[in-house]
Order: sequence, then structure tokens, then C-alpha cells
Amino acid sequence: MSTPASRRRPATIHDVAREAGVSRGTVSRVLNGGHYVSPTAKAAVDAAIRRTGYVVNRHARSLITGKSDSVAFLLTEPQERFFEDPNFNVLLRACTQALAAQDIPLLLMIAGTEDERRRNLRYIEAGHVDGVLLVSSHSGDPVVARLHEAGVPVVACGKPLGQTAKIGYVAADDRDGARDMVRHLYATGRRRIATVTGPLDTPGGVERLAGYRETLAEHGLPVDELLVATGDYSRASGEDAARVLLERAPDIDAVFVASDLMAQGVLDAFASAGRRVPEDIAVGGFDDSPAAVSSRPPLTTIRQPWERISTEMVRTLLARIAGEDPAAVILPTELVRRESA
Amino acid sequence: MSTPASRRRPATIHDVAREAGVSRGTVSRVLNGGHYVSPTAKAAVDAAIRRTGYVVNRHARSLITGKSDSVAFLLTEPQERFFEDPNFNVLLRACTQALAAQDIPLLLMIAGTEDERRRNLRYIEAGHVDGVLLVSSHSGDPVVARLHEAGVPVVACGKPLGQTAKIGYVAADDRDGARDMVRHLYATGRRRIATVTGPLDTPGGVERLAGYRETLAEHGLPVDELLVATGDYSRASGEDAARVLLERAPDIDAVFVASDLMAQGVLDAFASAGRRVPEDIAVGGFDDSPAAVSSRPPLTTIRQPWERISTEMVRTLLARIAGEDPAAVILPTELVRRESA
DNA sequence: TTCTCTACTGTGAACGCTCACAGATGCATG
DNA sequence: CATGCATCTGTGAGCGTTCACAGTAGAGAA
Repeated sequence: MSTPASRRRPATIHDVAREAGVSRGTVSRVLNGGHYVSPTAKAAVDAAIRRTGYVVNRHARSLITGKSDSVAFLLTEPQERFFEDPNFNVLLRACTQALAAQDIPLLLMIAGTEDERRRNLRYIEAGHVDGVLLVSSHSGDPVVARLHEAGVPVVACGKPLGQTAKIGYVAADDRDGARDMVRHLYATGRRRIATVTGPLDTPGGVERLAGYRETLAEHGLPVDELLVATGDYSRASGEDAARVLLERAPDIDAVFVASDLMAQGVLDAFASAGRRVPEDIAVGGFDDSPAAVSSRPPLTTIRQPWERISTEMVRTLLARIAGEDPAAVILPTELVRRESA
Repeated sequence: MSTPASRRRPATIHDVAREAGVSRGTVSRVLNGGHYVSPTAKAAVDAAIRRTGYVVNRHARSLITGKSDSVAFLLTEPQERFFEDPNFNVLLRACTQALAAQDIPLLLMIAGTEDERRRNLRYIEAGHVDGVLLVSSHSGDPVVARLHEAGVPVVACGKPLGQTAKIGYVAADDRDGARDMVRHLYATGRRRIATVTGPLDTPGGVERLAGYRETLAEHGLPVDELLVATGDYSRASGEDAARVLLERAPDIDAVFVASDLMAQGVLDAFASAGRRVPEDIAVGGFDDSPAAVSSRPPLTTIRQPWERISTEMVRTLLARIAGEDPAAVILPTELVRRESA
């Protein structure tokens, strides 16, 4: 602004030092916390920085510190989930913003193919990022082990299944959320409660099913395996599962579905089968995604605190980078009542 | 793999040189295209790289070349659009992958608030990225001008409106797509064709409306302003617009809606008004988003080639970084027939 | 006074790479 | 047999930072 012709070479720490009448070292100290710097020197440096428009060269800094001051967001999900699931958007946005607040850029990495996986791992293992926010719910994902082995700080979204490696993660309390929903269905008078689960190699799949079973047992209801159908979180799989349930147990009066997207499919299936929701059958979802409000009827569902999950992931990762031990953070869910149950 | 204990210090170009029995310079040349290197030297270096597990230190390289070998994906849309619009996902994913193929990491930046905007601009203007993939359709977005002024290579998604700065962009042929849809409606016998436009400060808003008007004129139909309602791309705005249209012109037999999301809202409104689609009123959407197949009835719509848009954006940006002049790339759209029209 | 301690400041020396340049080699040409 | 040219190779310098270290000054204690 003040010096419009400063397009040429960007100012270096040297320029600032000369401008402020101090040495590089002093400027560097001001830049990194300002300890052991006299007030006058600090003021002079600050002014010089403002005058020169100096911005630190992160490459030079990284070269010597060995840190990159950047973090990777690594997605190893199959791509369809990334598209269909609106939660990823929230997660990604909130992580980006939480990091931006600390001036840490987020590198987006997608490891769909084997080639991409190799490439990204190579990049990460070379130390080009300080840590990894990992979104992967495959049971036994080799990426998790590789990263852990390479000593890269990692925080996963959701509990990594089938991992011997001790790894930090942040997750919603799936089991408790499922319990809340099934209790709600019970409380509204339903007694033949079925469920559509997620894939059983994902934490959301197993935990929500466990919560369902526990709550039935808690109320003395029989846990009938005919009432359990498995989906893959897609809308179509929900539709299929609902048809299966209707055939196996036509007398069901409620279904707890492990995701809103599948619940939409369930609603479709019930509509074509002539069953009214919630009059004939109550439907409970999970996620509180946009799909929940746009479906007919709007879904009663379990809200996952994605914003908080994101900020906790970032906080935990930064702590891990700073040397803390890995930790698991479990966040509470919340029942959202709408019309479907 | 071969040397398991190589956790200590990562190999440098020096280690590779020693291992291969050549000088740093030769290794560097192999790394950067391999010109002016004898086959034997190249083979020795390749072998040494494999043996040492060497990966180039990008910070050191960037320090001297002045390039970062990274690119920013900058989103200056209001956040709701980012969430609601599934196109962003496709765009983001495809850009990430197209860049990954060239080993260029993508930095995700979101400039929602004024503070974020300042922060991101500072980062970009400091030369920390080589170029910017810009997603912003605000008319007269100040970010566009700032980036252009700073001499940062930029490629926008969609034509930047109200910009004096000559800036490269990639866009679908909105106008032609709109023409295709309205021609299709006409061809199926509709004569009272209304439209729901997007915001008129976005290229999609103005261009699709223009295509609509042109096609009506082309067929000698009157261009009745009562048949034009404006939305903001959200589902709710589509619902509102449909109600307005129904009130102003109850005799309409078709609506061209400028986005699938709004078209969903239109379908909702028609359903509650007791109008059957497509029997009473045909509805045409735009985007071919996931919403198009999941709505009832499935939407006849215009497919935007998001994958190609992404790869073209990346290609164009890379060319721009390499010194080429900015260019505009317009890609064809495609009519997708389903049941709503 | 002299010594010690604290607060502050400046000065090489790296970090790992690329680039310009100088030197060496081999082969064809005059 | 010298010269030119193209191909290949090694060397030193330097990119912009941080860090360890040495050094200065001033205050208080012995």
C-alpha cells in the first residue's frame, strides 16, 4: 500500500534488520515470540516490518527448522462416500478454518487408487507435512500403520478399527447416540424395532448396532436377528435393506437406520410399499445431515457434532505435533426430533 | 525397506551423490529431467536413490527456485453454497487429483470472513503458492483484482463478472445448455415455459437466463417477464419461486430451473399445489447433481462436465504459471433426459 | 573495587538444494 | 594437428532463515 513499487524482490529479514537498525538475529527473535528483545528494538522491528511489507519466507524457515508448518487432510475413503456424505464437507471446512486460525495451511490429499496412496505416503513420509488428519474407516487400513510406523503424528476421524498401533482419534459417541434413538423409539410406544446398520468394518457400523442391541436388552425386548439388515451408507442400500426387513418381518413398527442417507432409501421403500411414516412405522436416522430436513417426512435423527469433531481433531493433532501422547476424544451426540419418529 | 534403520536423518542429495559416485550437480540434473547426463551416471544415480530412499527436500528446492510447487484452491463463496452444492465436491476432488498426478499439492483455502480473506491473501501474495484455482462467482469480488494485481497466476471457475482485469477462466457453456433445455421443452410440446434463474450477479444466473430468452425468441414465443422468477440456487428459494410463478401465471406448462437444487424445491411446491410432473408441468433442471437422480420424479437436466472443467482448470493454471497468457475455456454441456420433462 | 548474573544483541555456520560456470572429454571438421 | 562444438561433469556460491554461541552492558552483591 505505502510503497506501491515494491513488486521487485520481496523484502527479506535482512532488509528489515537494516531498516530497523538491528541485526538479523534480533528480527528473528521478534518474529518468534519476541523474548529477549528490548522494547525499543521490538518497536523498531515492528515498524520496519510494516514499512517493508515483509512476510517470512516459510521455505527458508522450514529448511532449517525441519518443520513444514502445514498439515495434510488425507482421505482414504472410497470416493462415493466423499460425494454422497455431506458430513465430509463440514469436516473439511471446519478443519481448514481451525488450522487457518493458526496460520497453518491444509493440504488436501485423496488416496483413492493404489497409485495415489503410494504418492501421498511418499510425500508425507518425506516429512513434507508436520501431521495428518486422517479420514478412513476401513478396518485395517494399511495407511494407518504406515504413517504410525513412519513416526508421523496422526489423528483419525472415528476410531480406527483393527489397528494394533496406538493412534489418536476423535469420534462421536456412536453407541450412546444409537441408544438414545432406540430409547426414543421405545418411549413412543414402538416394540418391534428393526435396524439398518452401516458396513460392519466401520466404527459407525459396529458401535451403532451395539447400542441398538444394548437398548433392546435393557428394555427386555428380544434381540431378533431377523430385524437386523446391513447397508453400506448409500441411499440405495437403505432401500434394499428396508425391502428385506419388510419381507422378513412385516410387523415391524420402527426402524433405526444408521445414517440419514440410508434412511432416505428406507422412506422410499416404505412409500412404495404403502406404509405410512410415522403412523405405521417410525424411522430414526443418524447424522443430522441436510438430507434429514429435506426428506419427506423430515427425519428424527442423531446429530453428530461435526464442528466440534473438527476443532478437536485439529487441537489434538497440534498437541501431538508438539510432543503430547496420542489421545482418544469421544464427543456426545444429540437427539433431534422431527416428524419421522 | 532395504535399510530398515534409516529412520535417523533422511538422505540428502549429498548422500545420493556419494553413494552413486558422482557429484551433487549430476544428481540434481537427474532429478530435473536428466538432460546432459550420461546413461551410466543416470543409472547409478537412480540406483542410489532407490537404495537410500531419497526424497527431494522441497523446502530447500523452493528456497532457491523461488517456486513452491504448490497451488491454492481458494473458495470465496458464502459457505452455504459450499455445503449445499455437490458440484464443489466434484470440482475439489478432480482438481486435487489432476494436481496430484503432477506431484503438486493443493492447499485448501476458505475465505468466508474478512479476516480469513486477509490472511489467505497475505499468504498467497507472499509467494507461498505458484498459482490459484479460484472459485468465486460474486460480481466484482475484490479478491480477483488483488490477486491479479499481485501478479499471481489465477484461473477462475466460471467467468468472473464485473472484472476489468483480464483473467483466465474455465466454464461450462451455460447459455448453450439453457438453450438445449428450453428447446427440449419446446420440442415436447410445451408453449408456456417459465424459468427460475440463479442470482443475477453470477454467470450461471445471467447466462442461463439469456439462453432461455434467446430460445423463446427463436421459436417466436413471447418473452413474458411474469414467467421469470429469481432464486439463489437454494432449494428453499426454488420452492418460493415456484409458488410465485404459479400465482402469477397459473397456466404454465413447463419450467426451466437454473439448478437441480432449486428444481427440487420447485417439485416440492408443485406437489403441494397438486400439479403433476411431468403431466401438468414439465420441469427441467441444471447441473445433473446427485439431487437430480434422487428427486421424485428424477430430473431431466443439463449435465455440466465438472471433471473436465477441473482438469482444464489445472491444465490452464499450469500453463499460466509456465508463462502462457490467460485464456478462456468454454466446455459443452449435455442434455440428460429423465422423467421430469 | 571486582565479580556474578541477567537481559539483550550480533555473528558465523548451517539447512539441502539449484544454478552458473569452468573444466574435461570425445568426435568431426578445417 | 589444431580447432570447434556438443556432451557431460564437478565446484563454489548463495537462496532466507534459525540456532548456538560469544560478547556487551548494566545492576546488584561481595
